[in-house]
Amino acid sequence: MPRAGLTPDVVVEAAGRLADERGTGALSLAALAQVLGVALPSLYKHIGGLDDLRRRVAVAAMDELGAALRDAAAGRSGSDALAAVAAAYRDFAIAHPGRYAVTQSVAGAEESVAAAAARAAEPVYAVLRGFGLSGDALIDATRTLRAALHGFVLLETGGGFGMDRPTGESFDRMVAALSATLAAWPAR
Amino acid sequence: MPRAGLTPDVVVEAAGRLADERGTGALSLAALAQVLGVALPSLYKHIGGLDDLRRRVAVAAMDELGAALRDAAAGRSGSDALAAVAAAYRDFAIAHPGRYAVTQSVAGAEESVAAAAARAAEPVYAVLRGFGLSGDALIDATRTLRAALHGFVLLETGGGFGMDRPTGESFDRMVAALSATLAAWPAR
DNA sequence: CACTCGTGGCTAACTCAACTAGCTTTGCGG
DNA sequence: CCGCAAAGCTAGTTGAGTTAGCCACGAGTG
Repeated sequence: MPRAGLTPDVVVEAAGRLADERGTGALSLAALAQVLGVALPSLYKHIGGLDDLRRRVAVAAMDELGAALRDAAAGRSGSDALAAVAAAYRDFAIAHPGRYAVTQSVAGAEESVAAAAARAAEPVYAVLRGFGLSGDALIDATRTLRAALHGFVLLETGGGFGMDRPTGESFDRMVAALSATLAAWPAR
Repeated sequence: MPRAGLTPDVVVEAAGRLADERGTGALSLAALAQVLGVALPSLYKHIGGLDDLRRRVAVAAMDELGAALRDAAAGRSGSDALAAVAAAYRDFAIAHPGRYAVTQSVAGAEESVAAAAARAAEPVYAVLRGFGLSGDALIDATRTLRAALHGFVLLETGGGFGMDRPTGESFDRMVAALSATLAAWPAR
């Protein structure tokens, strides 16, 4: 039997792909083992179990998302940066719906997950600092922006929007509105 | 053996309570049967299985939420109505975190679920019509508002907000900002 | 070049949840 | 009082996750 050459990273990556392609409900150790061409118990040499796997997928996804947001913000500022970050956020969620959904379903109480969430939120913070916000106003504005982005992509990918208006246009309008709101946010 | 007097409604209600109290991950037929003092297979006389149960819980929760929103909006208009509806939305999600989470995890493709979602969104629509919006602007504004509310309560109940600022204050600020944004929404 | 030993794979076996089949009994309507 | 639909049950199957413990690959060393 030739070795399959698995590592935790390989397993987590495959799990992310599986979640994206077949939905987060289909992310099982059984399906994952089959995709990797390996017997199910072999996975335990690389991960601690299903819960551990989901946590790792969530952490990896948040780090990827954070990197995409950082890249989008690079070299921009103000409403320009905001629009780029928002678009990158939505693009990531649409390109990786399974990974994104896993981040939502994993409890935030875990140390590694909370840290990853904080890292992913950093670029958002940075953009809003660029709007001249600080202190409580910065926290409130960041929460508002994160809530709007998170809620929008969840509703969109979950089919929560009825109506037949293209969601992309609604998203652009929302981002424009947020941009105006943040520019006029009551500072301090 | 005396009959337990179950009906689909009783079962769904108990499932909702179970989800609220022990988390959506603990919503299993096994746990539900135990709570109801009945053997597991007996549940199949009232529901079609776990998926069906989750769908019913989601529909019931959306209807309760919709009723709460309608009540909150009654007799108010403009930003007053918006604030009341937003508060009612968040109160519901905090009081019934399990039920709320189930609505999120159930696929929106199902007929009954989509219809319930539309019913729950109606009061939000009504409030925004009161802001003088219509057509695409109304759709965009409703999506924005729903996204913000949905995202906020999910992040809040999921522990997604770090920082130690009270989330209620951030919520109030967000709603105030949304109110201003909607009043100035580019009509048509 | 042989040996060895850590590691990554395996099979076997267990638990527990969901579901199905089919039996029993309750208790309401005639 | 009786019959029968419905509501409960026990028993048994399937399939996922998990644990235990065995074995073979292959890298590093003498």
